[in-house]
Amino acid sequence: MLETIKKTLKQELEATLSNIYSLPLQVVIEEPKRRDQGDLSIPVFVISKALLIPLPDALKQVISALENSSVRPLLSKIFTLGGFVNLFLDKLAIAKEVIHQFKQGDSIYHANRPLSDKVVCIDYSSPNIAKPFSIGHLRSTIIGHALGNIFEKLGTKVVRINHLGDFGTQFGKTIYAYLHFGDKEAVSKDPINELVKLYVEFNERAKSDPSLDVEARRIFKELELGNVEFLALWQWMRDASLRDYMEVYQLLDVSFDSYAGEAFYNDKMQPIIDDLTQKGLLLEDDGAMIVDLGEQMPPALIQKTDGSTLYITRDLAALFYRKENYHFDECLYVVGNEQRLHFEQIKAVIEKMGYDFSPRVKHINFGLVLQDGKKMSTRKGKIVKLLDVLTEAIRLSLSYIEEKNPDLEDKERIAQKIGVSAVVFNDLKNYRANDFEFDLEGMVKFEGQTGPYLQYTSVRIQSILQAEDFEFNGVIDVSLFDDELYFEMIKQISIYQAIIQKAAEEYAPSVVAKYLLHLASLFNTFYGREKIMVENVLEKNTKKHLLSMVRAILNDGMKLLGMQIIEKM
RNA sequence: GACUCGGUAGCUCAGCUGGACAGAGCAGUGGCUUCCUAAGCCAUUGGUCGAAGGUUCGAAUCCUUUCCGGGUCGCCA
Repeated sequence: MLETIKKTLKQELEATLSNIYSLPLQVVIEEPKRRDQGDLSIPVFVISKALLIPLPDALKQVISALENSSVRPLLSKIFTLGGFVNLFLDKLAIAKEVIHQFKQGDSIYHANRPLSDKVVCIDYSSPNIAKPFSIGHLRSTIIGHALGNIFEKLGTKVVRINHLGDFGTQFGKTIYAYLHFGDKEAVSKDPINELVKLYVEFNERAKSDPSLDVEARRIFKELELGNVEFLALWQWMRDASLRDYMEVYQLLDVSFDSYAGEAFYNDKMQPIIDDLTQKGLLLEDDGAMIVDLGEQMPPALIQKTDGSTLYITRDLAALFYRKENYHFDECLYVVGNEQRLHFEQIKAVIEKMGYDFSPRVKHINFGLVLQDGKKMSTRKGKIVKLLDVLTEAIRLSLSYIEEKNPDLEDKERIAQKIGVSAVVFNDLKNYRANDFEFDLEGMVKFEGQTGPYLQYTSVRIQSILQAEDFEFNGVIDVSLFDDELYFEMIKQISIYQAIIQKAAEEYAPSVVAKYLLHLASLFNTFYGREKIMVENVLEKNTKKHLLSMVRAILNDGMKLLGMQIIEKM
């Protein structure tokens, strides 16, 4: 609603004024920070400069255009303030309109109708087999899942792909370690943890004995060619890992359309290599095959000296496979900052090959989780296991419940939802590309700008609404919305759709997260100030209706972020 | 060294396609539970927006330089 008004004003002002002066014009409509400056604001400096007229004339023209605007009935006051023209909205008219639209389901559900036939592939989570599910992959999982939800909300078809890291030289290393110094009994008991120990030990030993790396590459090369013994080991590791990951996915309530990992593309790389060769792009350098990408970028290494392939080779194959099978409009990769160069190279390679879809391939980068200010590294054994973090969060939320509401039914289940959502929200509330220091306490905090705060707010509203039978009859006391706080809530409700849109445009779930915090905080202020179960039925119904709108949006937003909705806590 | 991302309150961060006196949460301080869950609310302390120049009527926001930190830089993924 608010967004519609802004858009309309912008278009009308631009049309009217640029028509009068026959000059192109871009009008900016802002929201002033201070309440007494109005609801909307138009900096006229800009207009006066663009139209080459003195400021006073520009002010006059803007005001007269506003007076004749089609949304004039929704404006209560238009006035100048310095070089700005500011205006107040007609609170009652807006409130009436927003409530009406909401009743039609527009504010929340409108966006649910298919609005496009766009297809977006999202490559996320993608843990590395034979390693524990790490915090880094948690970030990818949470961000990717939330983005998928946001796009679906906007009517986009989303293909969720878990591009498992299930191939590559690392398996040569792990297999070597397992065969040469692995304790087979220990491994079969606790595969992932033991395998990662072996992997770390391998890297340790390889430091003083480089022949190990050579041997590992040989094993991978054979694996790639189909060595039965290695293949069986590999399959077993993959299965064991996947079982572990499923536990995490179940807790997070995420699922995928495809688990085609790197190994899946083992037989799909040759056509790419042929294509590159045919186009004369594949050059030999130091015995390896590369694609030269010019001055700005290091070359892309496509084939190793021994002919075996690399990450980028399989990623290229995956990209073409997705292009052919999903016909994506966009292919997103939710992968950490440190792989920036990798994706720039992929894009550069497909451009060199003469394909035009590189702009539709996007690296949705996210910040590293640091430990002591440095990147964590599996190779060096520095690793934080996600399951431990989630378990801790659940344990803490259970102790919170014991303290606050010991009689609550179904405590364990609710503690799980609170704990997991706390971790999810903690990740999404900040802009994704920021690095952050690993901080367990921060991840499981329950006060302030946190997941539990949102859940708590929703639960509070729920318990008020449930206090008595309530059937909204559509009759409200609009005059209440003359109040600043009521009106601010109405404004926020009215921009929910625009918020989702913005989150999608910026690939930034944090936009939704910040918005929900603000909305929740408004309600809590309201709750502290207003008695809701008042005698006056009309007033009570109006308040309850306002709250039900807030709750509907909170719940909808939390679901988008991949959080869990609860009724009681 | 090259490229790249970041440096805003004690801490975690928003604001960054230039706009009006720089905003939240946490921590600190002082209040609020006969009445819908205090995982809350209210009030309050706290900032020369890393530094220096520049562009502009106007800069946290754009440009240049510089300092500090992270990341990446052919046979890992």
